Amino acid sequence: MLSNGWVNNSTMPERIDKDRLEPAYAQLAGILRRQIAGGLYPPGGKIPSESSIGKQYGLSVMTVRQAVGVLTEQGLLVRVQGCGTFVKAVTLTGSRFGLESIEEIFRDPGRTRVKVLRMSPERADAKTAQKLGLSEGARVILIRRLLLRENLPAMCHEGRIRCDFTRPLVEAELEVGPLSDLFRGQGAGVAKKCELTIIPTVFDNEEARILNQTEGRPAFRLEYLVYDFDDIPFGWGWFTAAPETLVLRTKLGLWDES
Amino acid sequence: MLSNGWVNNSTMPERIDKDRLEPAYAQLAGILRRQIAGGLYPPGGKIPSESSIGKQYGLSVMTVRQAVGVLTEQGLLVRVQGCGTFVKAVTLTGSRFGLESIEEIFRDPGRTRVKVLRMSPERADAKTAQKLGLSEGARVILIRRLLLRENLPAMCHEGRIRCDFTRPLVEAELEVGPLSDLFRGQGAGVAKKCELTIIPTVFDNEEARILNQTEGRPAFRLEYLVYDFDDIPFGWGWFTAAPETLVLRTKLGLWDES
DNA sequence: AAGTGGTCTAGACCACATG
DNA sequence: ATGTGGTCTAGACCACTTG
Repeated sequence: MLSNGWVNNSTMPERIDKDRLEPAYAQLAGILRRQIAGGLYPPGGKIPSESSIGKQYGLSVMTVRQAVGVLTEQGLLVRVQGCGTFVKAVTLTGSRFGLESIEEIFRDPGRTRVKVLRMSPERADAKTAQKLGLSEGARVILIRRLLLRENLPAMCHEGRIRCDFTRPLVEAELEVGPLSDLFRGQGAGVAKKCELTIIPTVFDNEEARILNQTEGRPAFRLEYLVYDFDDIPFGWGWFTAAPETLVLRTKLGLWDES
Repeated sequence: MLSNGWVNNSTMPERIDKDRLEPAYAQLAGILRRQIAGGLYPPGGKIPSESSIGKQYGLSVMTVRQAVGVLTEQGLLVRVQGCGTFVKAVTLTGSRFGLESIEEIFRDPGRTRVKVLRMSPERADAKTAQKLGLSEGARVILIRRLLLRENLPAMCHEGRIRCDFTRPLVEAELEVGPLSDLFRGQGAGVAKKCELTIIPTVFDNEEARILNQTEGRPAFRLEYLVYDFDDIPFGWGWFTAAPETLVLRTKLGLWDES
């Protein structure tokens, strides 16, 4: 890396091509990303000020800010007011994990089936009462489902919902549709908010049988608690999935072209 | 909710107060959030166009865009070009999980200790060879560490790094510092990129002993593979933590004031 | 005091979707 | 054709950090 800003002596300093389809801010974000990857700005180092970048590339400050914002959202840069913008070192705690691996299950309803294994009224046990804000022994509805992808068992589900006939929620929730809506977000949505927790577990006897797995094998449990638009919890439960079904993987730092 | 835009007949329509410290875009984001929470714009519904919002509140389009951008990043809105901006239904797959719960372990070096249990040269087994791009039997260094918070065992670590004395990486990695740097990002950083995977597991005999846990109890394994600035993998390994240490929890949708 | 990022304006043109 | 979001400008002032 030379001090004049060239990545090496065989490449020209890049410019913004306003005739290209790619917007200027995206081009600039790519340039900055390559400069960081090339070592021009090392981790912990400061990049030039936004106004000077704007002058250098013939862009207005707002456009430069948009480019820097892209890299900041990706966790590559950190802005410090009054001080500058710095290249962020790769940190494990900067990582974010999503549920893309199971989103695929719900994308194409044709390839996915939901089989209701059980649906029955029940009395709330201590944990359900606490979760749903009910008194112990209150009426709830228990649902157990099996989710199949390409006719192969993928996840199983156990949930309990309020038994409150003043709302249409219960009726709707009994259907197969709302379950995939919770994942795809196609429908209007009955949930205002939701809390999600991922917990390590092992397949119990029944789960192993249903999912064609081995009892005692490590698995993920995805536990949820959903609230309606009156801020009242109306359902909780969990999905159980094998590690190859629910993949929690993420990439940090400077990977190619992303 | 009345059709004139009031949330109810006891509240005035909100305005932007430019004398307040809170920037206009943040105030507007809060207004829109409350309007959505109040049911003015239901899930799947369309909010007014950015230009009309700008006129209504006396703000320029760019400022409105910033407010809408905040709520879009939070997953509450979806922008569709040429079509409008819509209220997004709560979806489980829209969730993102972070490692904030273990970040705390590394925040204050005074309350955290790293104890090296073992550090020895080794020959790469098949998996290590594959991960680090070495041939089987190549020299690597095995490290086992115990991480303590407030003198209580919190996580254990097992890792293998390249034994390549042409780089200073190895020397640095042997120190205690770089480990917490990987979490805190304080130092300059030796990693260009990193791949992270969370896997469900159970404590084995040794982990249980070290962490004062029960053998066979479900736990998380946080596996990593780090690359240097030449895009060469130089280390891989994993951390093992109990579910109460590594908490994967997130909130979706309209929670109060966030 | 000077430099930095943070916010904001009042326009403009473009790409895209819909009727 | 109209309306939408997407991009962009050329300034401006503010809050903050540092020397």
